[in-house]
Amino acid sequence: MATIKDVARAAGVSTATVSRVLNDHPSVTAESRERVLAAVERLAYHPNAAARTLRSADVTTLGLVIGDVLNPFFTELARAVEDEARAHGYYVITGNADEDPRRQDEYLDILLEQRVAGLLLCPTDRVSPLVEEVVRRGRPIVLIDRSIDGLDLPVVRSDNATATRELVDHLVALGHRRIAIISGPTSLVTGRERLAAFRAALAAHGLEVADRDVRIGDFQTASGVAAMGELMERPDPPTAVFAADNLMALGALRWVRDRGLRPGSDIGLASFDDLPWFEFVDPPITAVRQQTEEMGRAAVRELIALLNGRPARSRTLPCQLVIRGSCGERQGAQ
Amino acid sequence: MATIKDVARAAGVSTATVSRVLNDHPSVTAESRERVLAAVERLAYHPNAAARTLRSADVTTLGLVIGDVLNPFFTELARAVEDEARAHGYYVITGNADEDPRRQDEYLDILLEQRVAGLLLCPTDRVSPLVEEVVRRGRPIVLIDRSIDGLDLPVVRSDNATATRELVDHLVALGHRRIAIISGPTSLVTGRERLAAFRAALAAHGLEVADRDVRIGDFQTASGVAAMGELMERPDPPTAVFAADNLMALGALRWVRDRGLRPGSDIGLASFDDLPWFEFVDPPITAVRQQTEEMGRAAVRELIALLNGRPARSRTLPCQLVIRGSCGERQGAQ
DNA sequence: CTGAAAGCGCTTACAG
DNA sequence: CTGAAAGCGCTTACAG
Repeated sequence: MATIKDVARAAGVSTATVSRVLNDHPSVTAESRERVLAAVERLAYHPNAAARTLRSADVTTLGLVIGDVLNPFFTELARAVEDEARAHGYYVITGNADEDPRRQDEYLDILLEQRVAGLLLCPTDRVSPLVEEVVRRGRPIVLIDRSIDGLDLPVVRSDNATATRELVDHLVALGHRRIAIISGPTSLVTGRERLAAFRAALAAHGLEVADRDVRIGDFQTASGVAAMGELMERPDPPTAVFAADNLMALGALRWVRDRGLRPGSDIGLASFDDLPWFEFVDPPITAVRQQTEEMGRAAVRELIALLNGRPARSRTLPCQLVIRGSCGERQGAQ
Repeated sequence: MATIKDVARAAGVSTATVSRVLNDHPSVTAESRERVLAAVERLAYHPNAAARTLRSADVTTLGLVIGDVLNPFFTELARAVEDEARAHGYYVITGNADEDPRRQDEYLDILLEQRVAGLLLCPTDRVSPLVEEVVRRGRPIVLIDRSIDGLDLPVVRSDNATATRELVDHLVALGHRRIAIISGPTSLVTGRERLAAFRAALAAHGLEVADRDVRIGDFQTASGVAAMGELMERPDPPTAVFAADNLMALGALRWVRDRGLRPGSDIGLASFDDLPWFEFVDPPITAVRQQTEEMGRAAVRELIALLNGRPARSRTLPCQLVIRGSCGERQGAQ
């Protein structure tokens, strides 16, 4: 592969001049510039990113670790992060933790080694040695979707509690009294918060949640299938089930349909996190809609603030309850 | 940040010894190893990937450029690529072209600068200066999903023609005679092939495709909505529509449902590329299922063959027609 | 405006 | 087994 030396030789200038042309340094004559660019073209020269990174301080890459590539929520988030980052002149390298704390730390490790300018992380666990290290060493980091207990880090996330309460109110208004939950892992704040809000909301209606009506999944599809089976294959199943994310809702739906049952009439079903196709299901799925795109964009903005020496603010974005037919008799407005 | 020098000083050895410990070089005494590892731990030392890459030849990162992160097909592909790559000891850096040839080339450029060991590309256009350059310089590359005309590159893809023909046979058997297509861009081989196979299959039944029944989309949702509108808002709409990918099918479905129409009875609808939720729609969507995961895994295997100096083979994987209810009266087995 | 030279943080023959 | 030293490909003060 051609190096800067080859280009310099071909253009009859020094490597310093080549470097200046490539980095748009003003003090280069038009003629030098022209000859360098011609040589670059002719040799199909691509600067070596490793050498450049090693030498110069300004890094234009951000690192992003998402919870699960197969989850449309994180996909949409990643897309928003990329768009906002590019608008600010940054590129984004993405790693997929697959909801596995070890994988998360592996990618964090790689990103640290790649010397990214800053980190965006959707944490997959309560604690993580690597995250603590990042913090200890003062590397810029912003959390998305989930905070980490005991670490005072800027985080951009949804208001899980309010939306969950509204959803429970809706279910109770439809006549449901035995409502079960397929919760996310309690090691994650999103898991805990949605579960706590669920209990509190039911309590406000004088209802209690039996232990057997609380199933803990892992935010992935298979756990939704399994949990739904455990809830429904009992003599006294609940009349409605709240799945704490879209993939577990998909799993629950799969179980229901495989049994020939119909959501809405046979069993109420609601999801935290809305998806484009929820409206096409028979009946359409009631869901809590998050401001996913804005979450991604806001996180990038806060990270860039950090990179520029300004403080980052944590932000909590409101959600919206989208009432459709899957919890029973349709209500008026949504 | 701590460097290898700091570690060497703290451990009372040379940087060479630190490097040897870190790279599992055998000739290091247990004592040296221990002291080095302790220092690494204490200083929270992370090797600088840039320096390491610059110095040593062995790169363990593969580059992947996908067509569109918001398309579940590419997401599943990316996940399979990552899994297979990790199984072989490689990490994957992913870039999202967003179906935009310029973005594709930008990411190719970044990946070239990052000196990835090899490239995996889902091309977004017929030609690309950067791809030609990659080829000219003999960098290992394997295409996925789409080939590029005029470039003899290994490619792992689906057998678009056979599956499309089976789908058309199904539609004709259900009584459809006016079948329209929402095709992908004809600059992409997947766009052209599915369109050509569609025409040929209809011709085999003595049917012709009118120009007005051919709409060209861009494989993204919005174009599916628009194309469906153009097809249906005419005095003589077709009786069935074939969308050439899942996102355009989603768009078409959105248009149909927004008009209060029902697929199957009001308008036949089929998709190239199956999705987990297609079975939950009312009625379930008939689709051509690709072996997406195997496509990703096979591509990684071929790339690794290339990296090891062996030749890569192109592969074409068969698809499966999954008949559900969205094209009209249900058939027997699927 | 331009070049010679130092140096970023590693790895790896080369001696010993 | 270990260390001194060269060098990977760049960028950037420092002179001129």
